[in-house]
Amino acid sequence: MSETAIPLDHESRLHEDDHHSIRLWLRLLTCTNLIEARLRSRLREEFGTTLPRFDFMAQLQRSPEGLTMGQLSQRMMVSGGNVSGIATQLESEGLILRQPVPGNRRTFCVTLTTEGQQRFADMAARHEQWVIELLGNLTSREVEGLMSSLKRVKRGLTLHEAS
Amino acid sequence: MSETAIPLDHESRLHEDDHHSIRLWLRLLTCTNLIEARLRSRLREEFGTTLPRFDFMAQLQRSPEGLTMGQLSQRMMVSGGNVSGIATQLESEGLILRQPVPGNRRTFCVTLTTEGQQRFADMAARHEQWVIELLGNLTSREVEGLMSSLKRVKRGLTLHEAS
DNA sequence: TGCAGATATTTTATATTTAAAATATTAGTC
DNA sequence: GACTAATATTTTAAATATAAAATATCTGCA
Repeated sequence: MSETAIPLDHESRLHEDDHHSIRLWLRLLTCTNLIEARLRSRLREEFGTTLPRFDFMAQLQRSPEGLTMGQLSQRMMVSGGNVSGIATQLESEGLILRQPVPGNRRTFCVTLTTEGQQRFADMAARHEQWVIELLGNLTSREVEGLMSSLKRVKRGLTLHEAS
Repeated sequence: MSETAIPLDHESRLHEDDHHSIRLWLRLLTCTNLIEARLRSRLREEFGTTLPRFDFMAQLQRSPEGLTMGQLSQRMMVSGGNVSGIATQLESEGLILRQPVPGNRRTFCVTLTTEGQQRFADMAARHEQWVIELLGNLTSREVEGLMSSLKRVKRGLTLHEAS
């Protein structure tokens, strides 16, 4: 157990012969986890909120016409039960509305309240700064390269869907 | 609420003027989440286990000499308490050992049992297949590009550490 | 030695997350 | 219209996650 104090992570110390795809996946995971951890702690420190709550509000802000619970679940890529819980919280804090939809009594139309919009705008501005900071050492060439490669990753994944 | 049924996600429907860094971050997050979800459900279906448990065992397999709880926590990028809980489970199932270290009574040396090694080997083989499948539509040029750009992302993040 | 602070781990309390069951509503079909 | 299946959401139970407190041990230094 006489280890160095160098910070390690998912992809460190892989055996030589591990496959390229695995290494890419682990690096992707490491980067995402590191960024997520930073954003999470800053949201908590500065705004006393969490990443899922921020994400929930972000989705609504992008769809001023409102979203159903199912759409929110799909876009946030989390379970329906999860979205239900967050919605209950945000509603009780007056940040969102869950309104019945005329033609369909199963669904709700969820929107930001005026207060929710204001609150989100404050957070979003800081959030964008943080992200720019965290990814700031990339050249715009690199950003473009990453965007296009990741687009292909994403397309491959969504085509894969049925499996 | 008259929406199409096209699957959407974090980065879809962004306003035109959203910043490049934000878009890159959201795409990164989307890809990672999609892959994670696939791996999680397959691990559950085929092996009745979870991603954190798999990850825990993977770290041990890469360090046959054993790891301390702290090292595991650091490498898995989760809290110490979390690692404790998972270790208790895996130990009770006979997949890992928590052995005292001669010179230091605070730490434990955690290793895979023979059964744990076997169990992990089975899972790891399938896991690698899945990852190769999920990332398979990338050319090796693209994989290399992604690896090097993500390395720079990662380096930027770890330098950032102190903030 | 003795003690202050650092380190390693576990425990506790709370929050989040998922999968699955439960509930309610709608749509389609005969 | 009645029945079946599909859809939308919420609830429930179990697992997972964090932060903070508690416990135990070690290190360095006066």
